[in-house]
Amino acid sequence: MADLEKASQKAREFKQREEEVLQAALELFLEMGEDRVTVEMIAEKVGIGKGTIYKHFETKDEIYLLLMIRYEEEMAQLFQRIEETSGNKEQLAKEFFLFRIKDPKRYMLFDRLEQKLVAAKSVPELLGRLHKIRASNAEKLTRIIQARIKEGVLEDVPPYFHVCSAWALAHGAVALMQSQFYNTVIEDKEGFIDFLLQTGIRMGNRGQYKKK
Amino acid sequence: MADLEKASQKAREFKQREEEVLQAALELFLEMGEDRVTVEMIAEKVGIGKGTIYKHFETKDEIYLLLMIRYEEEMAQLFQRIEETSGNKEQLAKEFFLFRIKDPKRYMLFDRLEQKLVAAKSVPELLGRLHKIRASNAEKLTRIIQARIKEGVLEDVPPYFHVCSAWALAHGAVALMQSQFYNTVIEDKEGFIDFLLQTGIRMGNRGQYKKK
Amino acid sequence: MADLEKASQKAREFKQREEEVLQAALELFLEMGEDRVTVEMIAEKVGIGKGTIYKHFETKDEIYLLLMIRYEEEMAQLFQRIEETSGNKEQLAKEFFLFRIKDPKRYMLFDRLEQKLVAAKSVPELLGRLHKIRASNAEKLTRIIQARIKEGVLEDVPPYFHVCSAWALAHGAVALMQSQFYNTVIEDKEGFIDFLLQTGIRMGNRGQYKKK
Amino acid sequence: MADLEKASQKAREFKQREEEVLQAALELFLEMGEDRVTVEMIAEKVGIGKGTIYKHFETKDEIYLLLMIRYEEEMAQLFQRIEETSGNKEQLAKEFFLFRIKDPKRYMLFDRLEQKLVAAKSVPELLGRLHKIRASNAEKLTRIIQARIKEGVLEDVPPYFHVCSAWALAHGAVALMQSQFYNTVIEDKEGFIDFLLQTGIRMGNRGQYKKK
DNA sequence: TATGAATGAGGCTTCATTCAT
DNA sequence: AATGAATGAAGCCTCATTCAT
Repeated sequence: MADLEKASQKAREFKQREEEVLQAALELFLEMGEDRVTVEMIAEKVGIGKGTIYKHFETKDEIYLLLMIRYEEEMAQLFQRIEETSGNKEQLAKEFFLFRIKDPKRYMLFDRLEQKLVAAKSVPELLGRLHKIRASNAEKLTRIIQARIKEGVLEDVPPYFHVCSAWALAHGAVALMQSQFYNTVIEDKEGFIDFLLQTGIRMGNRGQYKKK
Repeated sequence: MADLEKASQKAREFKQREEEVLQAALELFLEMGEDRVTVEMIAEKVGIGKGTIYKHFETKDEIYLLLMIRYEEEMAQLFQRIEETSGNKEQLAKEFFLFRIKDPKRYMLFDRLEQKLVAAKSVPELLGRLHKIRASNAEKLTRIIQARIKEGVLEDVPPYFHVCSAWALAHGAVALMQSQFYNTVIEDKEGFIDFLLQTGIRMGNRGQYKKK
Repeated sequence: MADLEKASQKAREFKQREEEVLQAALELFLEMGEDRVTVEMIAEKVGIGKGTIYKHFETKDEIYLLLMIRYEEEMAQLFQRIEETSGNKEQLAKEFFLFRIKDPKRYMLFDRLEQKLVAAKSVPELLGRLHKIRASNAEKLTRIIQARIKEGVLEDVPPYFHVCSAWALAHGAVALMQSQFYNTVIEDKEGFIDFLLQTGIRMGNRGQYKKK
Repeated sequence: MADLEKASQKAREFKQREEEVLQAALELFLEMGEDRVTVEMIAEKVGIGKGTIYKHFETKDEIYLLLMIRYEEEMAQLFQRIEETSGNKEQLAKEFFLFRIKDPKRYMLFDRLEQKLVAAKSVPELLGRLHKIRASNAEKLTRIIQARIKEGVLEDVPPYFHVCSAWALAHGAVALMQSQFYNTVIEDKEGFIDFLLQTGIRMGNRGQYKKK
């Protein structure tokens, strides 16, 4: 029936608009810094009214969080893929690093936003959802790593030791790449990234660590 | 002469008040997140009027930057000490890590603030001063590391490869320690820190890296 | 279509509100002196919120300037009318004086504001626009006066000599009429204005001036 | 006695300081516009403490007024001199014009200030004093002019007609000379001032005015 | 559903004036 | 008398959110 079709098309368009808003918001945040972006600017970029944004999202913070959740979900897909292809440890670490490093500004934006939202205790439900995805990701990682420990590739410490240290290095690498210092001083960027990658990949290999 | 004494005492008290303001501001920033702290709140915490703050600092951003500069200067002192005692590489890396890890919230606050201030192009003179200190710190580090490369302890890559990777790991470690994930999941924190420390210390040792 | 109508009505109402704001602002400025009028007071007088004012005008200075531009445009219309009716010199001078004298407070307000805004280098674009209108007005005047010089009615000096001296006398007349002295001392105001008008009208007639 | 001497020297120094403050204030007002000059800046320029200013003057407005009164007193001296030397009408008008034109910025500053202070009803006693001097000046002028009317040089209208129209032209001349228009457009400034002067001098001569 | 005008709490900053020393 | 640190009222402006159409 035509009415139903119309309705579903409208629904699709509505969903589509949501996508556009998120995309536009992200671009603006990256370009100008989230503090300088107003809801009005986002609306204008999408070409809709400010009020319409509030039909899709309850608050501006919700926009922040939905973007962050998407990022975390992309990462989930990455791990999914790796787990399914039973990727080895080298590949895992490498992919993880590359994912993080790929779009440093975006990662840092979300990192900043999380600090802000946690401090403000804003939108706790969505924050919870974000953390759940993250926990699930961590679990996946843990499983992969446990397998490698059993194989004797990795040092036999609690798996999250490996997870966390890799996370830390990747996180730091991102921040570094955004720093003025890095962009001014480092000439051989490709060489450095290779160095860092190897460091990250080898980090935690067996025989490198002695328990106190 | 009594007048001179009085005058210098007043000057000392004035300087002291500046200290109090910075301290109070730092505490509030850490506690509530810088965005939720108003100049008025800082004044109230110190027990002075709002206007008085502006006798000491031109803008709120200046308060931010002075705190950041202090942090960087503390780090400069650390390197100074190490360089003078011709500390070996192990000690250097360890101290560096410990310094960063010591007060993660503070470090992250400053990191966030820097992103914000750079984006806003606010107080450029003070930002310049901050970066100068940082550059000087990096130079000190580089010198120490060059010595270790000559001794054959460290992999023979450009010294800033070592500096940067250590910086990244430490930076990431700090962020990790502030994350909800870390605080929820990691049980054996001491053990983990030890693990991370060793990772960091060993990172870049000779024989671990193969140039492509 | 009904929607379009509605939209244009809204637009009209919005424009209307702008008018109200400017009118209210002008009245308050005249009544209390611009320095004692806050944006909040203007809003209150119109019966709207403070923030709404800022939907119409970027800054308080912009309100000042828009009022000033209106005044200048009224004067432009006056000259236009005179030029079109090929008014003689007497009429020109007379109308010019009367226009200035009509609302002395308003003229003086704008004069004061201009000094302030020029000193502060505020809203330069609008100031530029104001000056452009003024220049165009001066040109019109010059053209009229050149015609009178050719006819031999006016002394043959650069036309702007006439323009400027008339401007000066009118400007001074306005200030005078606002002065306490004038309002206390002068009894026969009508008589005086007539005297001044004749002075102004005759000023610059041929045969009155001898070049050094 | 030494004590008395010291005391009187102190008193003299105190008076001297007052002078310096007024001078410094005037310079700053002219240079930067009165709104941008703070009491602190004045104190600094004189090389004394801010509090000291308030030993000399009750409020900032008092400083304004004292400067204005001085100006008016200078004008009183001018008229005194002219009256004593039984100066003719030409000289009177000329001197009056030249006095006004001599330092246009200063005159306009005071004009602006008076508008402000009257609107704010600030320091009414001093304002009264200012107006008293001004009235006395006007009287002197009137006397001179009455004599000229009797001599048949000037049109026989109420003397203040002459006073006021001269005042108005001079006032306007000052404003003109400060205007952007004047400074941009007028090339032959000397010629114009001569023209204006002759206009002013001849203004009100007998035979130029016809009563309605 | 879409709109965008309206809102007003809230932040930063200024500066004349006071007052304890 | 001289000082200058301290004050706090007051002003401008921003922007997330609401709501009537």
